Amino acid sequence: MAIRPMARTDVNRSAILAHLGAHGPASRAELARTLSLSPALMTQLTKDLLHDGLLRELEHQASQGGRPARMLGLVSSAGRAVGVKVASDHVAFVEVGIDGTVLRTASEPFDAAATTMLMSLAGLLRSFIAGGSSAPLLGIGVGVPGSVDSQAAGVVSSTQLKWNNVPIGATLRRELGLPVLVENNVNALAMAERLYGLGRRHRNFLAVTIGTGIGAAIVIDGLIVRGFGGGAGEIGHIPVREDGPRCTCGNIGCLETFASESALVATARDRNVIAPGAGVAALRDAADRGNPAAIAVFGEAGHLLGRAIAGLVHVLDPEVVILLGEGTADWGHWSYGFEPAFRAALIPARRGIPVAVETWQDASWAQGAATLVLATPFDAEGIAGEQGDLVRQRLVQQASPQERS
Amino acid sequence: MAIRPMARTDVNRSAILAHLGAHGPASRAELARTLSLSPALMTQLTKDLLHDGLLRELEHQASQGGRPARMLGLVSSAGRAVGVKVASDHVAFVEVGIDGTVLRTASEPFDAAATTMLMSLAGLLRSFIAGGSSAPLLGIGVGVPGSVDSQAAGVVSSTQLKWNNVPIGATLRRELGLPVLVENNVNALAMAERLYGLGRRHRNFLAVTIGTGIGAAIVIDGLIVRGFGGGAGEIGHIPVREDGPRCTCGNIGCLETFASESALVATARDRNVIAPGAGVAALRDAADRGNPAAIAVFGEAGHLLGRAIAGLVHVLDPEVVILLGEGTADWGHWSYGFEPAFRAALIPARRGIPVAVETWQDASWAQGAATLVLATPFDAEGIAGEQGDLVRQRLVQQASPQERS
DNA sequence: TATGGTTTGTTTAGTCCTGAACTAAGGGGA
DNA sequence: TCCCCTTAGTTCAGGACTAAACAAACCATA
Repeated sequence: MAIRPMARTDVNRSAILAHLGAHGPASRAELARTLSLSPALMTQLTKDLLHDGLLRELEHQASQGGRPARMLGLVSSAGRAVGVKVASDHVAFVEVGIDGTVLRTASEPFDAAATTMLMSLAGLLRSFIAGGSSAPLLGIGVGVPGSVDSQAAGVVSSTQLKWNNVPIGATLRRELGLPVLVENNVNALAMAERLYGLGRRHRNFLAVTIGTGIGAAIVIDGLIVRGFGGGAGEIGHIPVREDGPRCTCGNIGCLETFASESALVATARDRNVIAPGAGVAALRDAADRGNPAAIAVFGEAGHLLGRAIAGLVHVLDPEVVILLGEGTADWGHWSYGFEPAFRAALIPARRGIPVAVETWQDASWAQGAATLVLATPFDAEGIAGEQGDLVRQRLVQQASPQERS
Repeated sequence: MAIRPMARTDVNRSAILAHLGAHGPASRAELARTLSLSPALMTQLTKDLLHDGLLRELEHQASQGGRPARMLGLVSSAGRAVGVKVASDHVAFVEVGIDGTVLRTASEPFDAAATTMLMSLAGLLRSFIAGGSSAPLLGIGVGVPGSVDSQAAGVVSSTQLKWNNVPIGATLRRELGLPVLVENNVNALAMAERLYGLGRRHRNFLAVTIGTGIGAAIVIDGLIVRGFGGGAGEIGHIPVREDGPRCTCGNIGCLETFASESALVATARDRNVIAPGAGVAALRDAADRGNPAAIAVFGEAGHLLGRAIAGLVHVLDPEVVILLGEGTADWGHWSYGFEPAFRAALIPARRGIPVAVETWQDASWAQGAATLVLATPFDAEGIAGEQGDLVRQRLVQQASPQERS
């Protein structure tokens, strides 16, 4: 095992860009502190980046008691990235600037089960890219519900999409001629959360998504845990009861069969709380109106979710639990069952752990995928591999065809 | 966050020592490969270590098709380490050589609740150390059942020992004048397992200990997960049932109240399977004789343990699950309930994950603690902090008071 | 208005490490 | 026997990074 992982050479240069993108302008001294680098090196690196045209010096900042800081900002025309969320019946696209801001979104119908689906995805991507800004495109991030062997290779297996070892990474790369990074969608979201969201101030957190299914991403020491086979975070299949409906995985008693939007809808239909064809919106409306049966459906799911997550808090000892996903819109109803079960199941020392609910937007999944590209700088361990190098190259090359001093 | 963790300066020198200690003699080329360092650097480092007298060149190895390798071996008189296991009613000591072999063991009664316990522990340690070999003592490793703020600081909180923020690290350091590394006992054991045991070939595994209580250590990418507060791995308090006896943590339904040796004994007594004063040995004997009630006690515990660990496998996606602790002696009886519950609760893709039972010896806990000292080299992230530096200094200084070329 | 303290940023000398080119030492086949 | 192949190990030039010393720019206070 490597004692000194020996990051790729210009990781730090890109880390500066990513930090400025995520947090806005900063001084050299501040960058050196937050990135744990020496001021000396920061001088060197920023000199290069300024020369390359990726950074520019902004105005001075008011003195903090000493010499005033010269702020550095990104040259926003330096690049853009595209993120894709793949679902079984549609794909969502988003284009983001180098600073992480969403520039453009789109959504298209898509049949993940079709034999030609890889080609049609490539086609949809091509036309989305063509409509974008003129800034150089650094790469494509793809978020999928399932396990991915590695971001760089991008071979996907997913029960939800009914995919088995689909080489989506290699195919898109060949078709589009761009760096392509593939990741589990929850992990991608967690990465976005770490760079731009509540996770920004935490190096250890647990991100839980509530949607059609239920998932989690584990961030330890600032890095996402992928597990041996890239399948870490599958909390949907934690066994929580001895009985219950059969899960898509074939087992009985999985958390996902009790605590997910699909599970809520199924239960509510069984109990005639909502009409046979109604969805989660109807259930929410019923609960909003104070329907006790609807409230109970949320409460029971929240109870099981709370106990399961309490177990994870014991195992992982995170600093905070962050809730994400479409389902957070109904969190008010969930929390009714969640909070008491969660707190009661925790050992006293952890009972005060914060549970934060992140504001959710439709574009968030795809934005998370785009973050894969922008987060490449943080990839000190080489998770993104060769594709990460390509992203870095594109970032630097586009700005300065001339050689560096 | 640090993009490039920038390991302490002579980490690699010590990594070489640790590798040779754990795996026996190796050639420069082999060391360079396994430690992911360049052959060039290996030449430099081994030159220093040979000069310092910590390494010696052994005979040539038969050619592998090219130039035959010159093997390098440890000079075994170069150092020793002492490990301590602290329990509520006793402490166990072990002295190990630099290559990890156990040289000497001892066990003493100890009252963890006494007000003078820190001083008496220091005294017991002093006398144990005095009886040891003449090789220089590199440091003391202490394993405790509870959470530790950091190995270097060594402030311990433990419900089992009824300790709250006890500064055992600082106290022993002051009293003994030696580097002291403190760690949760299960984490210490996992570290030993990674260096010398089944974990040697795996960078991602889950180690589960069955004893008086139940615990776990999580190893991801070769590093132990400590969590935000140093309390990761507390699987004993995962909620597994809505009912059950009250746990020492104050809650109801904790795994530990069903699946631990104490829980087994309590259940067996309740059901009159064993006499009121009898212990786990009696229960084992009964199960060995084929007593169905005794077998059922094991089976039920195994069932709950299997489901809980299946949940962890989903969340963490380890390569292998390793079982450790006194309780593994009865694993034959546990597995009767464990295996079906475990396999049935796993998603198909993970159903084949191996579960390995490590052979267990009385000295293992203390040996794990001693490994903290010997494993300091692997501490690229600075987990052991200043204490790790001191260990490294002692290792190098003792061998060569003269300056290095 | 000097003086010292504080924060920012640069320069310099030196450490750690790598890649590339090299030497060393064996084996096997024409 | 000679030549080529393979693996082991060394040397050398150079890159990335840091610590330490220094310079720059501001503030507060006597």
